Amino acid sequence: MPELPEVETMRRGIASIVGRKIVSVGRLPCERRPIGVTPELDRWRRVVGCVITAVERVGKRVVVVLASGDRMIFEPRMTGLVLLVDPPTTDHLRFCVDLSTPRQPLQLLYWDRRGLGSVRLMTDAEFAATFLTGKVGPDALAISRRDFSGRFAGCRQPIKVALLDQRRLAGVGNLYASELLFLAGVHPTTPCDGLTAEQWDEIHRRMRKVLLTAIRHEGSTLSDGTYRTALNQAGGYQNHHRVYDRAALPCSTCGQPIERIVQAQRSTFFCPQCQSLPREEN
DNA sequence: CGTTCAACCTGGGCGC
DNA sequence: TGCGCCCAGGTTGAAC
Repeated sequence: MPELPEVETMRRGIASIVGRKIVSVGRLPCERRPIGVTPELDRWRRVVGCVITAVERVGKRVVVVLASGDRMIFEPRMTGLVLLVDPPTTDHLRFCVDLSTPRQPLQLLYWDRRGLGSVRLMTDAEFAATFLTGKVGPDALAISRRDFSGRFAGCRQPIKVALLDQRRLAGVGNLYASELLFLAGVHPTTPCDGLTAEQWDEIHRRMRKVLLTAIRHEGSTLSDGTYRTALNQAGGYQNHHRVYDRAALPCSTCGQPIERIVQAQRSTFFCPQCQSLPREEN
C-alpha cells in the first residue's frame, strides 16, 4: 500500500543516514530465498566504504545516493518497509545495510512480508536509463497545474484509472486516488477527456492537499497494520479517510452510503451524491 | 497504440 | 476449532 505519502515518510525517516559510511551489506539471518535483491549480493561489495550523500524519492521508491554515484533503490510495492529500528517480525527481513560507527550502531533494514518489493543497486547511468527516460512520470507533488492536465490530454480512460498510471504521474496509488477525487467532487468513472478546466484545477489542488496532509500525518496505516514509519510507528492519516474502505458507511458530508466499484481490477470508493456523474450520464 | 489481465506473495477475515 | 476461499493493492509483461 505504500504510496507517495508513505514512501515520503520513509524517506524522511531515514534522512539521518546521510553522511554515514557503509560498513557492510547483506541479507538477514533468515535463510529465505533472495527475493527482490538485485544484483546478486557479491556484486554489492563495491558499496562498502562508500558515504551516503542523499536520500531521495522517485515516485513510490526510496533512493539512497552514494558518493560514488551508485544508488540503492528500495521499492516497497505492497508490504515493504524501510526501517532504522527492529522490524515488525524477523521472518520477513530481506536486506541490511550496516552503517555503524565504533560509537554508534546503526542499520538500515528492508522488511517485506509479501516480498513483492525489491532492493536494487544501480550505477548513475543505469538509474538514469531506468527512471529518467519517461518510464516514470513527473512527481505528483512537483507537477504544475498546466503540465498536470497536459499529461492526460486525449486520454479516454476514467480519471481514477489514469491517475494510477505511473508513466503519466508518479506517486498516486489506489487509496489516494479515491480520496482526492472525493475531495475534488469528481466521479471516478469520468473520462479524462470529459473533464472541464475547472475540474482539472480542483483535482490538481486537492491532489496536492491530500498528499501533503497525509505526509503531515505520516501516511495511512490500514487495518492490517502493515505500513509503519522508519521508526516502526503507525501512520495517522487513516483516521482522516473520507471514502477509502468505507463502503456502505455514511458519507461524512451528506450521509449517503459510500459506494465501492471495481475499476481496472481495483477497488474504487466514492460518494454518489458528492461526486458528480460524468456529463454524458447526466 | 490502448487496454485487459495474470502473476508475483503472505496473512487477515470470512463462511461453513 | 479449523479448513478453504477470497481479498488487499504496485508493477511488469504477455495477450488481445
